[in-house]
Amino acid sequence: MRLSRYFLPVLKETPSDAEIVSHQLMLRAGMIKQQAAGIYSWLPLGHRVLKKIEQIVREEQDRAGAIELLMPTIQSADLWRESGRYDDYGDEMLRITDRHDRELLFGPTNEEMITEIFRSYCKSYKDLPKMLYHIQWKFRDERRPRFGVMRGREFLMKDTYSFDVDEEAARRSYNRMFVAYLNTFSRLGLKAVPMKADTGPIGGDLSHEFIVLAETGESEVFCHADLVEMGAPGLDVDFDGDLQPLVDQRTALYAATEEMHQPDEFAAVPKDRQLSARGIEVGHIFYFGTKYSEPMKALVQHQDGQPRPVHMGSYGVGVSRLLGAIIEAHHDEKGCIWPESVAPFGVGIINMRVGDEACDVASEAAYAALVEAGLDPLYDDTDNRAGAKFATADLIGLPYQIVIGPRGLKEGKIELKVRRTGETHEMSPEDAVSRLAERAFADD
RNA sequence: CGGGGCGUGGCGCAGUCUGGUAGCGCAUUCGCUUUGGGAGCGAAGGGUCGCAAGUUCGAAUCUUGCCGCCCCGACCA
Repeated sequence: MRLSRYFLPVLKETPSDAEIVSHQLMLRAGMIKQQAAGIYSWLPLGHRVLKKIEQIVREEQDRAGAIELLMPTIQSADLWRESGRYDDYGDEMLRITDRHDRELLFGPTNEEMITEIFRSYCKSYKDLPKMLYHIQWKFRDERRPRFGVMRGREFLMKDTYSFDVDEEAARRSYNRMFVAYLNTFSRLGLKAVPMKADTGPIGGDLSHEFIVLAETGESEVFCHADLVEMGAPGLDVDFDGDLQPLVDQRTALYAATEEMHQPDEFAAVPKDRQLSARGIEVGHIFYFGTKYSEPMKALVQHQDGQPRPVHMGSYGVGVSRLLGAIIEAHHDEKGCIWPESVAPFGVGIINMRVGDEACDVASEAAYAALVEAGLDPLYDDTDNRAGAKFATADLIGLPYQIVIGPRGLKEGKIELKVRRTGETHEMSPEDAVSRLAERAFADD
């Protein structure tokens, strides 16, 4: 992409209504534009990152055996009356009537609808297990939206629903998502810690929140420090095998959010391993048994011929919130520092002197070569001054920058700058392209 | 939902207390000079001062009502 043809409205000054760094940087880097409280347009740069995150989430769901579908944003009130939640949900649910005065709502979540879909087609235990998911916009009319996309009213969520014959089988589905989430967040460059969460009226130990540690997190969390450094299981996990040991390894160590915190248990963690911090909830998984299948009559016939309600779980990832979380985890005073897996462009090319023939020729050649190599470059071919170009490149946080100027070109050299460390390496344009190409392919 | 704050060119702000022809910086457009970390000089364009009613000879400024947005707390992907 050529910057001169792109749509990248960067701001030099920080808008006054943004409090936390991720919100400030998203506005400054021209990623989002607020349209109302908690409602945002996704400008081209932000949209690119959002789609990359969405794709990684999708790939890991698929790998874990979940099946993608797509349900509508608008739902019928009648469906929610079946589960009893139409009245329970309260003011957070945006209620709408159509021209025929039919009662509709903008979906805050999809348990009812997926249960309705399941029961329409699945009648036998032989249809189980099943895991279905979609990635769709949700609306929750929050009392107080804040922090940009971290707590928007409209947000993009990946929600998976599992259907199993009994609790034991449901636990296996739960474990699949548990492991899939660890891998997902790891690919996104995040250290997410699973923490015991409130299971509500169902009880048991089958609910976890996945928390990214960050200063600006909304919740107070307590955990064993080893959990933060514990790597993800890895993409070669056999999801059909026994995942329980992987889960146990992580749930054995203390980790809890404020509402589940047990100070006496936490005290048993070695002093130098006790970590209390703030965190951002990026995922939440739970098993809820027959809470919806029973009232909504999602029954399957067992081997003995008796119909029984299926055991369900649901598993959510806040896709749009993840953008904020990633920036909170990866930034410096100059701007964003994207992990390569989600960077809006793979590399930036900075032509220091547009109009200078040597610079133009070298920049065009590098651009063509990087496009050819599949590195998705953003070529700054504008006639801005060097300082402004550097500032923009650092702000939008591409992992690499290739700097092409008259000074270096005299010796046939360009600079390859690594955004994360700030270090620069002089080399020939050809070397820069091949080095970048190797890195990119290694990453995939 | 309780408490606090803010709405003035695209962005950041001053002016409001004490009513009298709407200003600054950045950005934008044009010209010249510049050109390796957000350039300099000169010129130009752009604002129903959130909306409505009221007080007044006169309202960004005072009064009332409404709307919007932000922050702090209780709840949530």
